[in-house]
Formats: sequence, structure tokens, C-alpha cells
Amino acid sequence: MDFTANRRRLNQPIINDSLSELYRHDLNMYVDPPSQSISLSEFEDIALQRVQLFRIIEQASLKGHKLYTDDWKECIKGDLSKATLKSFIRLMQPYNGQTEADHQARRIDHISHFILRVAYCRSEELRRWFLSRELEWFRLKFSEKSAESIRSFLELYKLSYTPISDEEKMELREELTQSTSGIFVLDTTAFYKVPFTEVCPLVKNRRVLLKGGYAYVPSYELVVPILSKFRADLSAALTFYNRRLPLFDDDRINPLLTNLHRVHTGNNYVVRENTDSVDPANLDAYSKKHFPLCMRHMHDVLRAEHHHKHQARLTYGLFLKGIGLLYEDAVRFWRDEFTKKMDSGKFEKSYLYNIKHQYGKVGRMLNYTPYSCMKIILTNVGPGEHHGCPFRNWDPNFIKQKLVEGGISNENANEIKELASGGHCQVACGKYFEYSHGKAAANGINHPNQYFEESVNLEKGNAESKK
RNA sequence: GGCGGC
DNA sequence: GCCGCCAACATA
Ligand code: SF4
Repeated sequence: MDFTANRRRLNQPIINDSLSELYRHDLNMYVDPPSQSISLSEFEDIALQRVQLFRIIEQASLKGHKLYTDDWKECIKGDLSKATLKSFIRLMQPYNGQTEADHQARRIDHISHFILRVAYCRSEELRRWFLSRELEWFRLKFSEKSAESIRSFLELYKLSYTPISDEEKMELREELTQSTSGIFVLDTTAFYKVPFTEVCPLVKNRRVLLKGGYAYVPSYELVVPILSKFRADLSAALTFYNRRLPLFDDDRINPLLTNLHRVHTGNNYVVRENTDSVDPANLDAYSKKHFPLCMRHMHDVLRAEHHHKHQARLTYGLFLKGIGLLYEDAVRFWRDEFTKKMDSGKFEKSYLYNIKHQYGKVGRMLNYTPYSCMKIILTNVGPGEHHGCPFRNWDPNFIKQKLVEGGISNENANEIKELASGGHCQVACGKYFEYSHGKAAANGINHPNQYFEESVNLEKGNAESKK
């Protein structure tokens, strides 16, 4: 886009008779910057639309929908139409129409992309965020496209992927069915012969047939080589724009461009440093007296196995930070356990950075809040993982057994077991608190750290009243 | 674990 | 293979 040119041009009316020529397809690789003039107010409006689009996409993932699932897409479409960003929805239709509205939608998509390039090339962090959203957006549109529509896209961008002939497919039918991952019907799925260097991720994970230097990519994976080109180009472009930033210097648009990201960064700066620090030597005792079952369990597992998978390190690590374990103590705590199974060089290389990050000492230096019950309950745990809520994930009988071992009466343990198998984890947890402390938590349980704090306070209270 | 860089 | 960066959100 040419902001540096003659300023008067900005106020001229939009000439759009060539729109249909320029915007034939919903899928855009954004190779050429827009060359038309645009009014300042539309410039602003369009930029904000894309930021909103990306925020909605990001939000859909944050809500827990897995990327590219139908759930995820529905969520995005729903939010888009609520936000009256219908033009983006239009770009997700399987066939690309050639109506006036279609061309307009593509024009907005095109121009807004280039505006955001200028806005988001400014820092490493912004570039990363922007790149991820752009990739998701492209892939989202791509995944909704019909075979026909994809074919015309390939042609338009001179991407020379052509499906192999039926005869060739027949010859390779055995090998194709055997070495292609995913569910597909051989007869109706098109396969593309692609130099294997363009689809490294697919080859590495053995998801496609590899033969004579060529990978046979099924149509539903064709997005992979395209996306990697898209990524490479955009990533390079952003560094390029960043270096040329002075060329875009223009006091009419600067305020908008520099503030654009704050729209989505929004309001998250809370720091509080009020909790007393906790002596790491007391952790074993605390875990028995004051930890909720989920944290108690992770503590025990760590002591027993001297290891935790990634998600447990994070969940438990943040919890510990939340109860007042200082950074230095946390490092020593994890190191002492982990180095029982590895040397300290390995520990430092693979885990130290993450601990620093948890404590807000590197990167964006944020002070992350420990996970709430809701997150812990909803997260699913794979084999060898322990970061879930016991009331949700353990076998009911095992729950009961553990409770009784922990000194809960048979009758009470049964009650908790029933609550848990009814899916009422937090209620069960509240009862567990009540029966092991002799007093219910004031407001129920909805955060592990709240459980801890109420438990400690209760003890303090008892100590006071005994005097 | 995911993403990203070489 | 080496490395950096991210996630969260109760709460009186
Ligand atoms: S309800 Fe919350 S605090 Fe209690 S065990 Fe489950 S996740 Fe932990």
C-alpha cells in the first residue's frame, strides 16, 4: 500500500470497476498490496474489522474448542454474525460467488490484511500473534472450500499441484491405502504428487505415501504445502515491513496503527504480591493438611516418580507460586526431584526456562494466575498425566479408597463418591474440605488456591481461639 | 505440550 | 540438534 504518495489521493472517490477482476477468489495469498485509494475513515473501519475477526478466532480457541473442528468453526461464525462482520462469513462459503457483495468482502479482506501488516510488524510478539491468526484464518477459509473452488485457487496462483490420474491411483491403490493417514475413500479422494521437501511435516509424521522423491498428498492435506508457503512469505514480509517502517510514517494513520493491538491486549495488568512466602521444607506437611486433592496428588506423584509431564508442571507450578513458594525455592524444589532421574544440565536446558516464565521473569514478564477448578476439571488427562481433577478422572471406588485412607469416615466417603460420580466435582471437593477440616469452606470451592487459603486461615483461627 | 527462530 | 516464548483469571 502506498501511504507515502501524494496525500490528496486519499480523498478521492473509490474507483471500483475493476473489483471483479482483482477479487476473483475468496482465498487470497496476499502477494500484491492494494493499489486503490481509500478514504481515511474506511481505512480505519476496515482495520478494526480484521482485528475483531482475529480476536474472535482467538477467542474460539480460548473457549476450549479444538482448532478447525466444527465446534470451533460454528463458534466463530456465530460470533462473527453477532458482531455484524458478515463479510468474513461470506468468504467461508464452499463456492466463491462473483456477486458485488463477494467482491466487496474480498476487497475488505485484502486491504485489511495489508493494513495489519503495517500495524503488526512492529515487534516480535505482535508479528507472532498476527502470523498465527493469519494462518488460522487462511486455513479456516480453505477448509470450507469445495474441490472445485480449490482447483481454481491453485490455478489462479499458479500453484502447480495437479491430482494424479485415475490410472496412477489404481496402480498405487495398495500403497496409498496403507501409508496414508486419516479416514478417506480412495475413489473419491484426489491425490496430489508433491516434491517431498514441500511437505516435510507430513513426511516426518508418516502421514503420506512417499515414493521416488514425491509425496502423495490427499486433498484434505493439500493445505499443508500451501500453508507453509503462505507462512514463509508472510513471515518474511513482516520482517521486511518492519525494516521499512519509516516509509509508512504518516501522522494521519500512526495513532491508529500503533494503538490497534491495544484493542485486543485490553486490560490485563494485575500484580499483587501480598501472600506470605512458604518454607519449601513444609511442603510435604502442607500438602497433607492444606492442599486440595488434585494438588495433593500431583505432589505425591512428583515425590514418588521424580517427574511430571508438561501440563502438570505448569498447573502444579503455578499453584505453588500461588501459595507463596518463591522463585529460588521453586527452582530448587523441581531440580531436587528431577535430578534424581537426570543430570542437572539436562534439567536446566529443558525445564528452567519454563519455571522462569511461570514466575514472570522472562518474555512478556506476566504474572500468571494459577488455574481455576473449572479449567482443571475440564482438561482431559492422557496416560501418564496427573494434572486433572481427581473427582472427575478417578474411578469412584478409587476415590473412596483414597478418602478413607485419608481418615474420612466410610459414610462421608460414600457421599463424596456419589457426588463425584454425579459430576459434581466442586461440591464433592467442598464436602471433602468440610469433612477433613470439621468446618465447611465459606463459599464452596472454585479454586485450588482458595482451598489452600481457607484451610490455612481455619488453622490460624483455631490457634487464636485456643489462647 | 503448543508455537516460533536457526 | 540448539534456543526462546506462551498459557491464567478466584478473591473479600
Ligand atoms: S474441585 Fe478444584 S480444587 Fe477440588 S480437586 Fe477438583 S480441581 Fe482440585
